Amino acid sequence: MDTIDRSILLLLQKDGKITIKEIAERLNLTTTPIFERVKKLEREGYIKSYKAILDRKKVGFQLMAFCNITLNQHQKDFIKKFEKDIQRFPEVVECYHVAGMFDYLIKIYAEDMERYQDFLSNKLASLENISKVQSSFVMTEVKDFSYLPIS
Amino acid sequence: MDTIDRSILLLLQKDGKITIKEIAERLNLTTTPIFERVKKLEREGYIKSYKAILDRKKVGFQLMAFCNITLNQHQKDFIKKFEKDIQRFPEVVECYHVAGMFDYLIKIYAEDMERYQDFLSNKLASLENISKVQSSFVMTEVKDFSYLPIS
DNA sequence: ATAATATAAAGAATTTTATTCTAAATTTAC
DNA sequence: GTAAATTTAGAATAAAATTCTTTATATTAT
Repeated sequence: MDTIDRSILLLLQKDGKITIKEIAERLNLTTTPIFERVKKLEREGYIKSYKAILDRKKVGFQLMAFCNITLNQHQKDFIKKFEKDIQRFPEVVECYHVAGMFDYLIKIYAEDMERYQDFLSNKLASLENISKVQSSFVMTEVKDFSYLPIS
Repeated sequence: MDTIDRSILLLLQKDGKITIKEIAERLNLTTTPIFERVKKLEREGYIKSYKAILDRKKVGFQLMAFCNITLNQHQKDFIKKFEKDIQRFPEVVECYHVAGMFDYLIKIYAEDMERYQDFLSNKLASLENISKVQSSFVMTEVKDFSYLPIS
């Protein structure tokens, strides 16, 4: 991992479709070294994957929300069970076990409020071991980088 | 937007590097219709961009945290000012204006705790208008899809 | 400091993929 | 049911990825 690799990563996370040729031109190299560096970065796991980033609203998810979840029981088995269950819900696009004022933070995508309510009432609430759920609805996405501030 | 388009989006958000040819094979079509559908989905904004997804820890960000932020003043000008300021910090990779128990939820990437503290004390705290900040540190990333549950 | 070695890059050649074009097929509207 | 519009197939072309060989650069040991 040197400066060139970092530059490559920076370019790729901004535009996953940038060509080897264009990276090469920007970094004043030929395609071969760039090609091999990219492959190495993929092989060694610096690049986990490539994805198309979709427009959430356009594909039908009008509603985005976060839930702060507090559990009743915190023993390992209960934790494992909860984590396994929560992953199954397609509405849950992210889930983090956190240290702070609550136990889990989850990000939810839903078509509309009705679907969100359905998720809360019929899916999330049906899990045992949940003590408290606190919802926050996203009004504005002020910043959504989805790329790391590599320098 | 028909079933074929949705299938294409599903494939592309799981693997942004999938070839037109392979999509075509999977959907029992030839490359031309797939090519044109993809271009249309890009043109019409269903696909916002393509990105390489990096391994956060491997590229040096050991620490991920969320902050719940409450403002003092909620008039439009204050809101705009805060949103403009918060976007400038490279540590802030996501920022949402939410309706709930607090005003903003931000996601932070930092090299380590020291850098995080530096962000909190010297950068975030220096903004006027902040009433309360509550940090949650991510211990485990239970789920991180970064793709939408298109059905 | 220099020679030997290892690593990285250049340049050309090849393979694969994306892109374009024309014609045929399918769907849609009336 | 027919005409128009849309979609797809198939072939041809252009561009990109990938491989290979040679050259240059950097690293290490002496």
